[in-house]
Amino acid sequence: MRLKDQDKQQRIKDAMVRLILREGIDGASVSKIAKEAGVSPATIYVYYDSKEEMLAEVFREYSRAPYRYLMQRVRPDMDGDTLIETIVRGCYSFSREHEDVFSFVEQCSRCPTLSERVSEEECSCDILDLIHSYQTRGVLRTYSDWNVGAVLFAPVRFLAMNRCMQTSEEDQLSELIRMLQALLLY
Amino acid sequence: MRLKDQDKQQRIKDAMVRLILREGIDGASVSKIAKEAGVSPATIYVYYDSKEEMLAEVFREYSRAPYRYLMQRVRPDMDGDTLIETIVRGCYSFSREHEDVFSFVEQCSRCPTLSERVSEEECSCDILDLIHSYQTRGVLRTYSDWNVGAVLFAPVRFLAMNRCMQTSEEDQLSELIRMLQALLLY
Amino acid sequence: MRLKDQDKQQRIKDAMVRLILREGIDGASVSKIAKEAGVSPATIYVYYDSKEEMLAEVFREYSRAPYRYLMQRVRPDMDGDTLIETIVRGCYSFSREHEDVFSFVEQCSRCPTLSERVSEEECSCDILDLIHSYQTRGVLRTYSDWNVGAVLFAPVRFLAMNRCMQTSEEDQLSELIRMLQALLLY
Amino acid sequence: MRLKDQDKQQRIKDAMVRLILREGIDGASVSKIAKEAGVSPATIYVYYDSKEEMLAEVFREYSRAPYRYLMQRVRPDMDGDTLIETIVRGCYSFSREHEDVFSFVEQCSRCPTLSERVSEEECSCDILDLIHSYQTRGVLRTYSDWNVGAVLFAPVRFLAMNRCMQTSEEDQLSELIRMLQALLLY
DNA sequence: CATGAATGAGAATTCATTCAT
DNA sequence: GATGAATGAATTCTCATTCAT
Repeated sequence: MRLKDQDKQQRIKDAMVRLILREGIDGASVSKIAKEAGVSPATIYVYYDSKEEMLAEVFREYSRAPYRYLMQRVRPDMDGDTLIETIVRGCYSFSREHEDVFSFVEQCSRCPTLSERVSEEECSCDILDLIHSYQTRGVLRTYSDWNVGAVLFAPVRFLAMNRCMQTSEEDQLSELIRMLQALLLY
Repeated sequence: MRLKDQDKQQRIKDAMVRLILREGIDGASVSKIAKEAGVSPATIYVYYDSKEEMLAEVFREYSRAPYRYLMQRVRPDMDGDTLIETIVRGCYSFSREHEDVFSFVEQCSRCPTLSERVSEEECSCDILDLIHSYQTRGVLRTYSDWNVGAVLFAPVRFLAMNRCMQTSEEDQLSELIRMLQALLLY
Repeated sequence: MRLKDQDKQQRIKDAMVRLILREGIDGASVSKIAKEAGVSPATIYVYYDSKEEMLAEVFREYSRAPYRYLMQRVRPDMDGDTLIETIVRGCYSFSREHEDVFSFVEQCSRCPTLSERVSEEECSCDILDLIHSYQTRGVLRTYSDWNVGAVLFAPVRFLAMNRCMQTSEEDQLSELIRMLQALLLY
Repeated sequence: MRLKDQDKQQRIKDAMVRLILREGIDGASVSKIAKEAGVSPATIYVYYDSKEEMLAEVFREYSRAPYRYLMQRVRPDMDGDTLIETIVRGCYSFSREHEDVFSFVEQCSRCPTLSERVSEEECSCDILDLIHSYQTRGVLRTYSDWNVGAVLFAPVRFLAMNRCMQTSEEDQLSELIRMLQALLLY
């Protein structure tokens, strides 16, 4: 029973995220989501109080997803080069493997009514803690958290958004990694 | 026969962009836009065939706006440091002075049904041409266009999105500028 | 979960048909129909996918109505005179007793976008089967189905459409019946 | 100048009739008609006070068209057989050669708000006068005008409406002609 | 818990018509 | 006379949500 419910809620989330990838945030109506999830519209209101709350709640949850994904790939004993490479490649492969979640979070984070509810900081805090330790150890240069986050995550997301790269993905990524290594490492 | 009122169309665009800043892309209905612009909903259809086309058309037009804004501030005879500072500060002040257009473009460019209609490249081409000349002259390091664009524009936009900075805006920006100067200049 | 209210759907059909009698096919808007049926406009879309489909579906159903009405009045053991009289009088009284359905079907069958969806043949087939048997028995002359249908149904409908007859309805009808008996019986 | 105007009004009529053939009476909006006619919507109001009046006026005019068409084909000195053949074939070929006008009149004559404005009688009066003379001369049997009209015009129009005939058009028509000759001639 | 029916409010869009030129 | 812009009212239809089961 418990599993059944969990599963149903998960199907709703998946449906919403998939739909928003396909049709944009304004194309995802409750009934479409319900149909995509294979449940009744009314069922959605068993799990969420309103569409607004559903969006916000799932946005809050999925905002952390890319950082969780990263945390499973980085190790505290990596050297600086590897850390940066792992982060950049991780960001990129997350956007490929979880295209729907990536697009969902990108869209929500630009929507003024949603973004104010979730702060970037609390999502990336684990990664930032790790980075702090590298800074303390004198491996990474010491810049403000926002700027480190800005250069580590924004450019690779920018590339992930604009699929059509001139050169191969691999070359593009490698170059960016080298750039960021030069920028951030001593 | 009345002539098409140029001013009226501009009011419609402004209203749309303002509304999307306030309520997000899914909160901007045709009637709200009309009310905000002080025209009848039907009038909007004199200028655009559909809401979808209106969004796309205005998105296409305004996508270039930040780059045009930049082009008016950079000079080909600037030294490398100043060029980067001007670009980064320009990006940031555009986002402040034209908050609505900035937010509008950010939102549209994340919406899958809209973004595929406008390519980043063709918007930034003038700036990229300028950068090429600096690269040729041996002032800027030679990286691929996408990566240069990614590090020059994405981080500062990221900061502009997440208003609430720990330190002062000025310090934050200065630091980012110094980082990018170190990264991109010989 | 509420069950689909059979009665509600019938009220919608009735309302539509009544309205089309009063205001013509182009005067029957979804909201007027809803008001006439005492339901919300949205409810109509629970039962039909679109106005077009609603019209077509109800047209298809009601196209058979006059023929069903006739079938309940004719008997296989009637003599030829009585058969023709029953058919003609049946057609006429149907148009009087079910003025709305009659007018509805007449209007729809002239509308090019609707008429192509419903064939006259499949509606009148039962009556035609009966007529075939009278032809086989040598009671009715053998003409093609279309021509038999044309002379049996079209003239009386024509009279039913143009209410204002010179002489009394009864005399008019009796004469037509005598004409068709002479034409169709040996 | 005069010709120009006449021509423009004719183009409007043609456009309306054509559109109603294609999309039905409820698909013919003023702007569509204007576009089809190649004029401005406002121009239509130079010639007609309202859409309602336009429809009614053109309906009134075109109601007579099939009878005028017939009158040009019948001659007072034809024998009875030829008269009936000419009328029936004339009705049918009119429906083929002027498909749009035929469909337009059929649709309007079933629309309750329009049909009450135009009486069948005054349209067919010339033909009926001719028929009267044949009746006086003892060629045609004497039935009431409505019944004569009903059997002479309704069946062939019925065939014209339901294009898809089993046998060839020619055989179908010939048979109907023979039937009506037998019915109406001494 | 789960549902499909039901709906008031509002969406996008079109309508018939008028107005200023 | 002729026009395209402009619009209030109405169109078809969808939305987020609730209700009865």
